[in-house]
Amino acid sequence: MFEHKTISLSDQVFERLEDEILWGNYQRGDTLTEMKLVADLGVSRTPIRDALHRLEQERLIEITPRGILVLGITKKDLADIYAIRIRVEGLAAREAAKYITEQQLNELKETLDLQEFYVGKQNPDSIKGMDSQFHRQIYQFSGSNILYDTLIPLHKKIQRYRRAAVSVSERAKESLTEHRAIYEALSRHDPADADRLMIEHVRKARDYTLEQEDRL
Amino acid sequence: MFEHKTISLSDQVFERLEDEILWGNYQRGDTLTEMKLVADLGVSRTPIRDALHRLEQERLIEITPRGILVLGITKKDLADIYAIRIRVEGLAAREAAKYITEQQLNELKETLDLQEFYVGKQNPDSIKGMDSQFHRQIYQFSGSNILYDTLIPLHKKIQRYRRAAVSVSERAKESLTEHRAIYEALSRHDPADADRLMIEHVRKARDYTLEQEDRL
DNA sequence: ATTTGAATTTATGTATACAATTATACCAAA
DNA sequence: TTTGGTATAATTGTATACATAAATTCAAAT
Repeated sequence: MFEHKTISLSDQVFERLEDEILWGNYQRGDTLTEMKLVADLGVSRTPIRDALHRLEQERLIEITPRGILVLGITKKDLADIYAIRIRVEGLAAREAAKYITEQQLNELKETLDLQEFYVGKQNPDSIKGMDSQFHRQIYQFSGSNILYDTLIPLHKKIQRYRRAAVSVSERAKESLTEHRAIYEALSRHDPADADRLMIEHVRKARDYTLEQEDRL
Repeated sequence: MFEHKTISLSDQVFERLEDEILWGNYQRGDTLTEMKLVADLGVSRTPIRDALHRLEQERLIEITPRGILVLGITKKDLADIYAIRIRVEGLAAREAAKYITEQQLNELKETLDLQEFYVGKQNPDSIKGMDSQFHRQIYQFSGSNILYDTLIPLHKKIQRYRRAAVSVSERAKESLTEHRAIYEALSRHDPADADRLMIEHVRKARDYTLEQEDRL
């Protein structure tokens, strides 16, 4: 019973619009209408409305009786997200260190090797992709849906700024080194170290990101 | 432009179903269908579907091609939520201590006085209401939408257990005392103290809640 | 008796028609 | 020229009809 689900148009529209907003293709203050989106995306209002209501729940837009207002991510949001990640992301690493399996460690290792490869290639998009994947895997391996659901939205919202950070070669290398240290703590099943190293890592990422944030 | 919004049927259905799930009227493993909800709630499928998709985003249900599965909150979720609140809620108090205004302090005071009144009356529902309001006000006075949006869902999800905790007179009194201490730190604009006291408060709440959790 | 396959039922996904509200534009009157 | 009111248009909210897919049922064949 209860077959698994297909990717609906609602989901596709949601991800597409979320991306457009988070990457700045729709900017804070822009206005949309459902009919404009119907014309642009070629689907009916129903899946579009579904997606919009979910975006509103994430406070990326505001739906009013006269249209849709894009909110997006402010600089204060960016700082606030890092402040929360500094406090929470260590917890995810700590939990992961307790329960991580050999296979999960191998998956993480694979991610790190790919990250190293792309750092060598100086390919920011791919570096960012692997960087994201590393963190997502740790959320997942923490074994806590709550941690996952709390951190994923925060992480998604700053992907644009994280891409900018790893575009700078030195930071990309540092980040990789820090990831490897976290990986080592996880493979040692050392929760305290994993926690500490992850906090340090996020703190450094924040310092770097907020410092060069103006260049965006 | 952009008048403010009315409370739609979608919103009403969302809140109602969220409540039913969080209070255990629908339990983990229960199955629903849209048509059953249409019959029960007397509105059409459209607002119901809207609400269901938002509930799915909060991982309270799972929508499949053959029906709706209620997930609700597990005991692990409860522990995980407290672990996160212990790390984050102090941050909200810290930020609030920096920026809180006289009027906001008065609103908090009013909440505390009501809480005291209901503690005297031994009215668990009202105590829980004021307890929730105190925390919500601090999220709000932190001035961070991100903190607010992060903490509110977590807070809502454990309201049932928090009500159980304040049903015990001693814990209700302790909680009030701790709230007053936090209030004092806020009125002194002492971020470090507000942070520390809030962490202690949430930690005690967790210890008490997890300890007596089995009696539910 | 078992297995296979087609028809039926039941569920959500999608499109569209209709309702209600409100900003805007327009026109007339002072 | 200004003001006020009314009609219009544009928007989201809601209801419903249709599409699609999968589980179930039941009959027929082996």
